[in-house]
Amino acid sequence: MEVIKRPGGRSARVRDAVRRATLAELGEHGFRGLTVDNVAERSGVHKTTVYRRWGTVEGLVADALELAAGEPWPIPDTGTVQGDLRGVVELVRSGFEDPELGPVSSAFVAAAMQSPEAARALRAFFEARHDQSAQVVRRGVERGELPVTVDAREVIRVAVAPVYYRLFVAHEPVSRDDADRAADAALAAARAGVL
Amino acid sequence: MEVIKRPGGRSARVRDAVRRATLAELGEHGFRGLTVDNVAERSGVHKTTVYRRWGTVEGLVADALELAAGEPWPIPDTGTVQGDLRGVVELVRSGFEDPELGPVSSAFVAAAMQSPEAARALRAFFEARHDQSAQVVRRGVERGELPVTVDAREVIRVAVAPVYYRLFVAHEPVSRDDADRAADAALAAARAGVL
DNA sequence: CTCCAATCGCAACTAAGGTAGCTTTAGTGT
DNA sequence: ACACTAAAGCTACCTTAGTTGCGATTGGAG
Repeated sequence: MEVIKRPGGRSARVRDAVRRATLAELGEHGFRGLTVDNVAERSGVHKTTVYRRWGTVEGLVADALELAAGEPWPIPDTGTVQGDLRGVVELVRSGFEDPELGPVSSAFVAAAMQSPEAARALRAFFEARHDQSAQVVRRGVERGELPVTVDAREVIRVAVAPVYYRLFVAHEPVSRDDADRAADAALAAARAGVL
Repeated sequence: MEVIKRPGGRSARVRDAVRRATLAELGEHGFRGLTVDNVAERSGVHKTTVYRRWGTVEGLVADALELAAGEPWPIPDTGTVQGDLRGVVELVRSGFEDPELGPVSSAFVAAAMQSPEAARALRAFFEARHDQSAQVVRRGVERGELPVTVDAREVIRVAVAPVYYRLFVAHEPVSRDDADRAADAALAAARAGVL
């Protein structure tokens, strides 16, 4: 997405420093407390440079998001679709609850709501994640637990949606039970042939 | 939420003017383009006054949200739970697609992500709306279409969650079919006794 | 009707966000 | 090694967000 004509040296170092600084700042102060100045100072990169390459705080978050998208993601394997699906949803839920990861992940969602650039990055991120997670559904189909007609990615989406809805839209607390229920609901729908 | 010691007269007029101006600005420029200065100028109220009483743009949105929460909300009545539930979800979806209502509603969600005050207001808003919408589920139970054990509000939440997820988290387009599928999925889960 | 406190308007100010023009540094190709 | 140039650094500046202190209005109680 970003065109770098000199990938070799300083530019790459600067980018790396800024990305790290962005993630660190997000972890400490959240998206609300993220400023270009702070990132510039923390990274040791001049603020004009940050403005030139990233433009806004949303740009910083969008770039950091690409970095985060590369991280590996564990896929549960409990032997049953229900167990796996619950695992996937619980992984999402607990991720946002984590004192270190939570603020960063929340920042991604918040930034995407204000900047089309961040929105694109986040969409790509979820597409990749859900493609991976859909594996648990496909395994369920192979085991004969689900009809072959199911849309695996749609099952994942419907399973995690209530968690995101509660966290970022309705701003209700999300318990582990809530997560399990959401997973079970998606599963029931899939079994019924709706998804 | 706001304590007004002089409810009659100027204070009330000022508040009303500011609320209207906020909604109008949101409709035209969205949440990103909302500034205290613009609202002040549009409403004819001095910017100092706006800062004193509302503090931030998020405060403005939170207050406008309380106004919007009073608006009546149609509840579908098609004769079947499926039809009603689909109607409820479609109402949500089309509301955000509406060129006039959409930006305002989206602004509420965006503001709530940045300000605890707006988050509280939005939460209360959804609680009220979903309480009303849950009526379609309760009717379904009375007709014997659903087990008596269902949590009516939870069915609504699970039904609408995918729409919100797509719109505000994954930033995917949401078709009418998507809305119907979400409603059907929640229904299947409810029938299976999961919700 | 009169007084008092709440609230608003006003102007001047501070701080922060963001930009512009120029200089300097350091990858990269010859 | 050398020259070329993309990209970073730096200073100075501009604009916008938000604050402060004070005087002017205005509801509302007696």
